[in-house]
Amino acid sequence: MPRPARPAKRKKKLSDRGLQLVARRFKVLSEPARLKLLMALEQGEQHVSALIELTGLTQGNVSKHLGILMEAGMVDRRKQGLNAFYFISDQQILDLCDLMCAKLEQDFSKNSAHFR
Amino acid sequence: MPRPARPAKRKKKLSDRGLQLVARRFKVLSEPARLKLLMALEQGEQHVSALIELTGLTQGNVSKHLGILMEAGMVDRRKQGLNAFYFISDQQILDLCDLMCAKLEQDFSKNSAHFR
DNA sequence: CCACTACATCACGATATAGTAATACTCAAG
DNA sequence: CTTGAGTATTACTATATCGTGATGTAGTGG
Repeated sequence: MPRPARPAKRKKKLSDRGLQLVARRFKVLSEPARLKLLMALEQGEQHVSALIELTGLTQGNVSKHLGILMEAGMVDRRKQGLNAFYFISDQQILDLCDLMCAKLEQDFSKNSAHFR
Repeated sequence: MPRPARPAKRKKKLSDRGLQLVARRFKVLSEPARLKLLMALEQGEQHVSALIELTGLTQGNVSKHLGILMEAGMVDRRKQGLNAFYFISDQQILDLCDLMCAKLEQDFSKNSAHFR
């Protein structure tokens, strides 16, 4: 669809509904437990039991957070027998985390004991 | 379908404390009101009264959210007489929002394809 | 000094979400 | 069919935070 000729200097404005959707996505990433799960999945799919061990979270908690991540479209799963293998379905999520990490490192460059 | 692990590009690991800090930053961006404020500031500094009008939020609410944004280092302010002019102090924040918006649009078009 | 404006902060009720423990579901083996 | 393992879901409590209204504070003009 052709756009009307305009300076096009400013970026597209988001409606309130759009803002709400964006906020919701950020919210999904605003929990350490979910970030932990995403990081555990960063190197490939894992089944739930493995995630429980990798993260140290309880079973119910892991399941709940995986559900939230899945509803947000950030991870997906495949079932195989008794196991459920989860994997990151949207690699852009990792880019977001990287950007945020980069900013953090920048801010805490002197106090970088939290990074390795 | 599961995807293969990433090309082993990310070697940096976050400690629990680091995760907590990243999560906190995402949380700051997880409120529509704050995103609204950031968008209003995208075009340049604004004083509080202008932000109140631009966003439609109440005065106390605007002040509180600006405080949160400032504590997160995303905005800063300069005082001039009775007015307080706020401005975005970290342009990377806008990149984050853009990335998230891009993902939203992407998901939206993907989903709408399922609606025949 | 007084009053007014612009903004910040406090106190509070309402809502949302994390974590936990218990329970329910599902599949595979025997 | 029964059992048990692996996950999902539910019910619940505790905590956090939003939005609001009231109050506090700092500049400015009369």
